[in-house]
Amino acid sequence: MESNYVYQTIANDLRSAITIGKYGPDEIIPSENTLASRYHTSRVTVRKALLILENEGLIRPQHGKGYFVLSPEYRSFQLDFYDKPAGTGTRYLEINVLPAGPDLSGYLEVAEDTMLVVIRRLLFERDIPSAYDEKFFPYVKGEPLIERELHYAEFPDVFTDQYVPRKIWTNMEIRTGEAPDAVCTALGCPQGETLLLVRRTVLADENTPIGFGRRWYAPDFGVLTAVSNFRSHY
Amino acid sequence: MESNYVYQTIANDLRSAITIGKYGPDEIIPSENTLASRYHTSRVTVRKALLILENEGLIRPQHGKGYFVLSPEYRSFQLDFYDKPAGTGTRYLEINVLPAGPDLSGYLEVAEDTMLVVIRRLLFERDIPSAYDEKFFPYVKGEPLIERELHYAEFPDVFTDQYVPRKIWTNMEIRTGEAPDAVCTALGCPQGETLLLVRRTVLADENTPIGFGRRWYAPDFGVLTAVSNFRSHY
DNA sequence: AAGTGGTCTAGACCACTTC
DNA sequence: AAGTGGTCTAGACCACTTT
Repeated sequence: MESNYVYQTIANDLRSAITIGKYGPDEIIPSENTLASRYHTSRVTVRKALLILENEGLIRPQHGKGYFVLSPEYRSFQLDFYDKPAGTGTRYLEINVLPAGPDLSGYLEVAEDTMLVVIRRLLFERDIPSAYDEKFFPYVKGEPLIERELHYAEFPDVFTDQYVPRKIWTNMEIRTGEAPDAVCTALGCPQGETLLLVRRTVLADENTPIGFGRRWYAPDFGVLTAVSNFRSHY
Repeated sequence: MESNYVYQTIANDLRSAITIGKYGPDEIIPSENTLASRYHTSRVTVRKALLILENEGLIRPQHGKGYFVLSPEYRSFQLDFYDKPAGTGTRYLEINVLPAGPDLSGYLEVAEDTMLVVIRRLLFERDIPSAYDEKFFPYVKGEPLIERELHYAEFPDVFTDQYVPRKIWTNMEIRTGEAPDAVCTALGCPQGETLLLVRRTVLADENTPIGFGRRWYAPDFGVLTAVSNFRSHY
């Protein structure tokens, strides 16, 4: 917690000054040279400290002018979504290969007769059904299917040996939805109930959808939490 | 898009190598000295490139060992939440000062008879009610109330002149909820309808709640979207 | 002992902005 | 012209890890 190093001392001092408002938004903090002589150190060390604050989204340098204090960004939130949350049990309802059909062909941008791997699971919390989870992705011929999918039926891990892991990302949509009868039955809630619905589209390379997932949460379990995070806005 | 500078060239080269899997997770990339001689440059320049990749969550240095490639983090999502989304109209339903009562006193950690400012608004998209928004925060005596709140009834901007902006953050909870009658009436949906509900608690300093907000989305408008982001995990 | 990353120096030159 | 940030050098010494 101590600032044993010069660059940490500078970063901490400036961070405090900005936090308490000594330097407000759009104001300029002392220049690199000023700080270097004030702390009896080199410009390189000062720049190291300033880069840290820049990466924290507190300041932004402008060539020829100086370092400006940024306004905090309140609109950006971080949301952690675990495919299989800690303390959650799972039961497989179905593992199959079926034609896509009208709605799934849209999400995955494939023909309606494309064969899809379908994985349906039920999630449990303390032995009570908490969510109904479905996953769909194109069936690759000759793949040793069932065993592999059973082993890790998690998004997007299922794809990491088919696609370049660093080029996979996920789009998430959170909304309410009228649950199909099968879902209501499995979750033990009245037919036609409106539930929290999370849709995930896994994309690779040039925004190509390679997987689609849907999850319905039982009425008392569907809570997602997010926390605001201040990041730099360029 | 070009890499005019040495440090950019190094960073781009390494980033590509990691992305295509030339260096996989938990593997070590070439050392600082190796890279310095390979690119005929100084260690300082190499370190600058490596710091960029570290901040991108691709690698992590280990003292005495080397730089290790990290696994991508798929569980973290970024969600942007705008109090007043672009293209949205608002109508004020109520601005008032009322005692907290049983449930709000819990969220704001105040006594039940604490006087709260209450702001209720209706959001519109293309002249159709899209969400019902409520905000609550303790009433500070002697504050020129109405005019100020009307001016910016946005979270957490309402608090930035009372609290240190950099010490304010927001906790968000996304779930379904049975909408109260007043909400259903305002949104034009059947009584007792289950809607998407977003709760926000604004906190300051030592996790002290200073504001609480609730928003119900009309059935066809309640969609939140999030995108996965790879960040370093320490 | 040799290799690794971590901190730091005292310069240099360039590009941009302001006066 | 003077001040600002942006890039880069060629060293130095320290701390940690492996052999």
